[in-house]
Amino acid sequence: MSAKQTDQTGRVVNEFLGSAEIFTSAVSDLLEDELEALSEKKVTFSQMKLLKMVSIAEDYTVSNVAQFLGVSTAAASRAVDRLVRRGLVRRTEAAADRRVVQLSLTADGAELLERYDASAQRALHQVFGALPPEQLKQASEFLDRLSVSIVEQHDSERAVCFRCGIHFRDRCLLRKVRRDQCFFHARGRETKGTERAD
Amino acid sequence: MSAKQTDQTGRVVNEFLGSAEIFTSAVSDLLEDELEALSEKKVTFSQMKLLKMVSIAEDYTVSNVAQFLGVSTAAASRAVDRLVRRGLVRRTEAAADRRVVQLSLTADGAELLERYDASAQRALHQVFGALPPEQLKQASEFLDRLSVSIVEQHDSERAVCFRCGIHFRDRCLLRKVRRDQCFFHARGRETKGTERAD
DNA sequence: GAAGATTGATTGTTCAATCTTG
DNA sequence: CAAGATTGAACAATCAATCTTC
Repeated sequence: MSAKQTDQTGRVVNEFLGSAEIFTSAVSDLLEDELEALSEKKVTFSQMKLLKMVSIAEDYTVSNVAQFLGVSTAAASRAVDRLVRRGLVRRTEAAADRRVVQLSLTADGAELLERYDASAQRALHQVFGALPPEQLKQASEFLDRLSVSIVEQHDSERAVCFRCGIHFRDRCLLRKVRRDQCFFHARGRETKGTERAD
Repeated sequence: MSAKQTDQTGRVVNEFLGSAEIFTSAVSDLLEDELEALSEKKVTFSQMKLLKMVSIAEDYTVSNVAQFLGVSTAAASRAVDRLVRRGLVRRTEAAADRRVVQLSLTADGAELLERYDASAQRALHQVFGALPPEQLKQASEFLDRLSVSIVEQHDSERAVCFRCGIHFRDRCLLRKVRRDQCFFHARGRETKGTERAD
């Protein structure tokens, strides 16, 4: 629109952001299709994220789900409720603090997640398998640098959590810049991967 | 979870997807904050996309909005309605075909969009301005190649539209692989940018 | 009858209020 | 009275049905 936007640098930046947006949405579409192909009964992508998260540890709570999924606790509570009703997730009162509800997968939930993971990995391998890992690593690092720089400059007072542990990533970027704001770090928990210090 | 996921290649792919997801969500957060800082009255990011799209041409319709935003026509119709009620968008019956409703910005809408664009560009320049354009171009091309490869391999029968013209991008990736499925191409319309043939 | 836009019913989201436990 | 989880009211998204125009 403005003169700035047609300016050379601005245009390149916008093209790049467009590429990134298109890419992530293409990946989402791909994975959602895998999900549909799997279709037990309608399971949504966000619900699968929830299952994945719950599978990581035995003591995750509704609040944790909200942080991870980036939704309100009200929404998280209802999302959990839906999965409980479908017999995929189990609620347990925490012994230590009876206010909190601990979540775990049922056998059905674990089995569904297992099958989804397998088919998702297969689909991703089909697309990315032929690429040289170094190229992917290089791209990861470039994007990570930018993300960190956004958080550092942006620096809004609000607590940001990248929810790195969910879905794709074992390490949390925020550990590098906000050790106190990363959910995983706050819990002092490592996920399944090996954490490489920066 | 499975053995495959802990495998070296799979891990690199997952880290990369995590980086991409984190990056796009960081950018979204950044821009949403610009939007809030601008706050006339609550305007959502998606509504701003709608304004931006309408600003591109004078004869966009409700169906076009739905395609662009990737939502149902019902949702698009209601989204338009909200903006009309706020005095940001105008509805006009098309002379040629009285079934269709043509959309345009009001003076208020144009002014709001202008201000948002300016502040967004400023914020983006702050983050990306120092980067060498070649690096951004290279990253764009890498992501684009992957996106195209996903669409090609995935190839689901459903009509995909990347909605490239919205928001960031002037060119549509899909022109390269699906000339008939790209909304912009289907309309034979170029947006504001110069279209560089591949 | 088909296509574009809108409306009704259902579902899922948020914010605010509530309830229980610490 | 603070913190975790849940529920009520309002709003937004979908699918299906409807209404108008081609």
